Amino acid sequence: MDKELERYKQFLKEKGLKTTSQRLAIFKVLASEPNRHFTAEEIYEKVKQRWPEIGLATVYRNIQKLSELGLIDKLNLDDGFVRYEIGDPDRDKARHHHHHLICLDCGGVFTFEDDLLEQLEDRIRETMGFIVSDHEVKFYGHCRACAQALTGE
Amino acid sequence: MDKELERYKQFLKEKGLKTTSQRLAIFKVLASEPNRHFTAEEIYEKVKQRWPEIGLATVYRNIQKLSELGLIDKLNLDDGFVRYEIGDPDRDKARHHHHHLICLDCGGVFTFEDDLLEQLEDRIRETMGFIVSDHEVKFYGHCRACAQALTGE
DNA sequence: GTCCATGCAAATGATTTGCAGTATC
DNA sequence: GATACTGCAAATCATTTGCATGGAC
Repeated sequence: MDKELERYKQFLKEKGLKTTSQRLAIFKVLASEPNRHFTAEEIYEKVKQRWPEIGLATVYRNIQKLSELGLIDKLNLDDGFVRYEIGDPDRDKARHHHHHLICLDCGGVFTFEDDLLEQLEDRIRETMGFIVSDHEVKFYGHCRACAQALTGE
Repeated sequence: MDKELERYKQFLKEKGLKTTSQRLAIFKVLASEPNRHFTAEEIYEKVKQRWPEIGLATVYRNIQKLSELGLIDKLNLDDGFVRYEIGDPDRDKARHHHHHLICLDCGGVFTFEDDLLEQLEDRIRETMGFIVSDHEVKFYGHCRACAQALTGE
């Protein structure tokens, strides 16, 4: 995470942006739990523990910037909130292979790495002339724990 | 489309819902352009041409019902609007193989049929114990026309 | 006649924005 | 010291909801 923090500061400098403590705090929250998918409000609550005077608008503004810089990814579960997770340092390659599994029972979000879609993208280019540059894949279903709880009863 | 309309009326009857003219008009708009992805506002405008006194709230309420009945599919392009398209009559099988290609240049939405993901879902079940029941796949990139316009210049 | 559905207006709620003060470079 | 950033409050805007009236069965 220290490495990521340095990378973040580097990015900021390159873009002529300032390294404020709020900005760093927000980044740290995201980086501290790489597998969690935070809501803007959740980030706000988390940052407020250390930084009680921070405003929600600041969180939103920084999330947006982080997203523009490509350091965090958006995830929309269609429940009215946009969620954010820290991106993989080796991101261009990583994001493409990173899918989300969403449990319909407990609401948990899991990630799954795979590159099978590459073939599909080739096929799309061949048949449709559509050049894929990115994708978003969500699988809905039942996670191991919930599936077992169901069959176990 | 007449077949679909009958099917819709049938659904309504089974659920004890009433076949109002507004309800039918909304359904017809969706069914008249199966490949188009309508915004609630767009449906509203379209229906208003024939039914000037209809209210936006009625459109929203019926879209929601249609969606519950499984007759239309939601599509979220993360631009602040939820879009809707009529579902395939043979839907359970169809939806699963229906992906969206979104052009980053012209904003067009295309569909692509494929069943490659079945393998991926088996793999997910084997390695994660996660049982997939549905998925949503979006590909972002450049459609044929826009890609050609770009290289042509 | 009973309920469900409609239309309108008001409410909701996540996100954005304006502005005056504040901190970073 | 200039400029970007922050916090607050107010504004936005798609979608939802309350309520009285109207229509389907």
